[in-house]
Amino acid sequence: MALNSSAFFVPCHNYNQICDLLLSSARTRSTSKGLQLHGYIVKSGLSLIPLVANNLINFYSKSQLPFDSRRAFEDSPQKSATTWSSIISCFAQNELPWMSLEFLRKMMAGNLRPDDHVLPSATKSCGILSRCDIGRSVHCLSKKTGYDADVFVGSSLVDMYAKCGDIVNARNVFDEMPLRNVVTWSGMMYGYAQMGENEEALWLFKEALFENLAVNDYSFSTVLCVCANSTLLELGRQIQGLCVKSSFDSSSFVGSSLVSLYSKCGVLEGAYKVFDEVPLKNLGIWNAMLKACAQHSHTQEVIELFKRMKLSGIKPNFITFLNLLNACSHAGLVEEGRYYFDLMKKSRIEPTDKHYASLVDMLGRAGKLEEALEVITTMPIDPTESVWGALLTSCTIHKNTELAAFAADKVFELGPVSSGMHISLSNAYAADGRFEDAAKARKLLRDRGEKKETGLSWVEERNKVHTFAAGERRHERSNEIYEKLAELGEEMEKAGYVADTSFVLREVDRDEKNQTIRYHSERLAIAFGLITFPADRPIRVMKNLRVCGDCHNAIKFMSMCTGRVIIVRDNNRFHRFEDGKCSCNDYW
DNA sequence: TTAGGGTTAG
Repeated sequence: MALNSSAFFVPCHNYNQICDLLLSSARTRSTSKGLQLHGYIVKSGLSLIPLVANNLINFYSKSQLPFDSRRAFEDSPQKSATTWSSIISCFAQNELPWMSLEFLRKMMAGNLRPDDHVLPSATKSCGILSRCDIGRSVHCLSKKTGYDADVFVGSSLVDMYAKCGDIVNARNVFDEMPLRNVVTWSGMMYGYAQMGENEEALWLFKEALFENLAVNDYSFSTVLCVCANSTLLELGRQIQGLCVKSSFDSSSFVGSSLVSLYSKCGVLEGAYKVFDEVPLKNLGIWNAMLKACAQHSHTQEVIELFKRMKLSGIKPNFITFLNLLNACSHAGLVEEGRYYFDLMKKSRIEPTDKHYASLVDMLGRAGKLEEALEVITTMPIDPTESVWGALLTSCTIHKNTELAAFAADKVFELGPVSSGMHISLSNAYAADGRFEDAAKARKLLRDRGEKKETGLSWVEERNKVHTFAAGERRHERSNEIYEKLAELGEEMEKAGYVADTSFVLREVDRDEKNQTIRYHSERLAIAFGLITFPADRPIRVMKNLRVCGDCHNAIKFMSMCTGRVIIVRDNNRFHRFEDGKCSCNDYW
């Protein structure tokens, strides 16, 4: 008998066929057909057959109805290891990790030994919960039962340790496995990427290729993410070539990593091209593209993209709204930002501290300091360092020293703060005439043995990254770089550039303060680009800290005097300088 | 194949 849809309504006594139908209902997401089948199964007494009962559990699990799955489990007449395995995996896959572990306990209390199907699900649950301690017990259990040599069990353990941030144990399991596959390797790469150990992740990828492992979309999206985070554009492009060759470039996961790679490396056109070419776009790739446009001040495109995204039936999540809010805040679009914030709440997405920080940043930068403060005092969750920090930054921009000092007090009340924040705190107190507090803020930083992050800028040339710090002369082409800057400096002055040295006294960190403002790291990196790259190639510079106001002005003159496009990424967005103008419209 | 492990966007 053919398994067509009419078969659902025809009485059928072949339980193997019923099982097939349940499975196909789950696969095609035809929940209603599955429910009809369940009714028929109960009526005809087929639910007493263990195989049918197990299939029901699996059907509900795949249909994302874990509690119906549980009911089917309870109704099941004979609970074999397979039955337990089905329900434990159901909870692990349907966001009920605790229940999954509870059922593992129940299974063992009934003197049933967990097998090679149960252990990976239980391990996965520990990973979801970030509970390394429970994970270790499951690991021990795997060893005791001898299943630790199984490639599924081992891979799930690698992933669990990686998710818990225990990279040492992840690597130990990885090294001890007698047999590894692409899942094991991808999991290990992901672990390194999570910990920011980018070089290790890249090494592992290289080793995998060397071992002729058939890498896939999972491996590609992870390794491309590493390239994006290290702004390794050329390597990323080479890996993209491998994706194209193996047809994994059509995956939306690989696509979102590629969009992020191009965006983070300053090549917005590249991000657009990847985005347009991915046939089926998931939420991740829409968010990646929204973020790319927001970072590059393509605000109108952000708004248009969001409309297109909704038209294509994709539901926005909290990341989508964070991107929208950041885009509005970067461009000073207060009304639009407010609209998206309300829309988010209407969509029943709870704003996080990051959303509030973005809202405060948007209002504060636009000079609406009182409103920004009101947002903080009325928000339903506790304001974090980033929220008060956004107000503090805005107060500094608008020279409201009193409110800045108040915000600084609030940040201090929260306890230990990040190292970058100390300088802002100290500056805020100093500006308000509270010099003792200013000294205290700096002293706290010193006492904790922390140093402010050194300002660094870097440029990628072929497969090499050239890094510069303010005023240093360690680069092999330093003489030419400084000559270029001197020569360009004269041209810039003729064009009307006047150095604003007030930035040396304010907001610039100590390491850079000792250097003359002319030799901030980004200027060295740009000069290197000028003497190295062909005239038609944009100069892309990455910086770990914010660009100072004088450099921002100077780079505008640089772009005008040289006729070059200069793209600078500071710690959170891009500035594209062309013909003496910047894409941020001086609002940053 | 009645049941198991891994990825993107922040």
